[in-house]
Amino acid sequence: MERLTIGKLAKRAGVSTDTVRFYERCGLLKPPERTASNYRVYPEKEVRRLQFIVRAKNLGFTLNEIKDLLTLRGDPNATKGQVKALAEAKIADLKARIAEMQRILATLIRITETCSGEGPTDDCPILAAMEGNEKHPCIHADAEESCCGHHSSETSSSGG
Amino acid sequence: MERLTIGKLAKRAGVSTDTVRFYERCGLLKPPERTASNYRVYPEKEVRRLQFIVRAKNLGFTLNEIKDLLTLRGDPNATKGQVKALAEAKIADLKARIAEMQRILATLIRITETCSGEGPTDDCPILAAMEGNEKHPCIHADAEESCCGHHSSETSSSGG
DNA sequence: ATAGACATTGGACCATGGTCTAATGTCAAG
DNA sequence: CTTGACATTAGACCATGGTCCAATGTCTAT
Repeated sequence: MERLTIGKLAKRAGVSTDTVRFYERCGLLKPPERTASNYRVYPEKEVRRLQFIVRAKNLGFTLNEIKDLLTLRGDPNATKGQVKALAEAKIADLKARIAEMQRILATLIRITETCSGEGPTDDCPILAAMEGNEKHPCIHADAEESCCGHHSSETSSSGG
Repeated sequence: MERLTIGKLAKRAGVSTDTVRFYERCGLLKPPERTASNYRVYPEKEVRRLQFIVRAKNLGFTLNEIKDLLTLRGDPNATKGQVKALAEAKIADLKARIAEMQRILATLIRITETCSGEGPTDDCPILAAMEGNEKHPCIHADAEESCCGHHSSETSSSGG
């Protein structure tokens, strides 16, 4: 089995050596064997593990969540149901965050559209909206609770 | 003109006194006058400024962006065009982030749907996708550049 | 042997937006 | 005068995901 230095491993997965060491500190990569001169040596298969981490990250998982995925990945008693549950939780999380951002975006667009963009700021409707002179309360802090009713209802998980 | 202690000011805007001091350190709130005993005293109008900050934050602006907004708000020579430009930049920012999250969500849903959720993880398609055994390359790092072509490239829907 | 590329460590630092603590001082009520 | 609620400060700490640095050691090629 071919063995890799940290630099080779990092390059294969498209990350920096600092990141590899960081992932090791975080417990995402197990401390590898060392040469007599204390260099880390990785088996070829660690490339796949590191790629797994990179791709899970690209799918929106946090490093902590990836740690859980890696556990399931390495556990022969783990079930697809457990993996799917994590994926579905992340899907719900993404949906909720998208919905929230869409709500914010819609409010901001609505406010911005009312601004002519010409003249001094003393009667700027955008600034006025932020100061609380606005008709629609979506801008206020409690908007997450109940406001205008135009954010999709079913996504209620406030994951994190 | 009524004058407020930091506690009263904070309460009016629904933030903590720590947050008020933090905003002062960040330059969002100007250092206020002090009493003989070194207590901060705020004029009533600072409530509006603090509310402005809170509401701009609720609209997705960062503290640095809010600093710019506050500058325009206080500058008699500033124009609505400048304010609108900041708002439109934030709108573009939100749209881009939403589109990116939607792309990730779509990929994750597609992958997750292929998983039966039953049995051991050794042939789990979700894990396989993260390890790179996937047909669709959207999961990979360079997916932002060009991939599959199934994310609405520039006109990201803001309706949900 | 020596240069240059690679490796090691611990720790500082970046941005974001705060939160919390400790030690101390002040103010109003009883 | 004491108690309790409020205020002050500097600085540590939280989570997230790294990045950079210095001082030092090792490996490889010439």
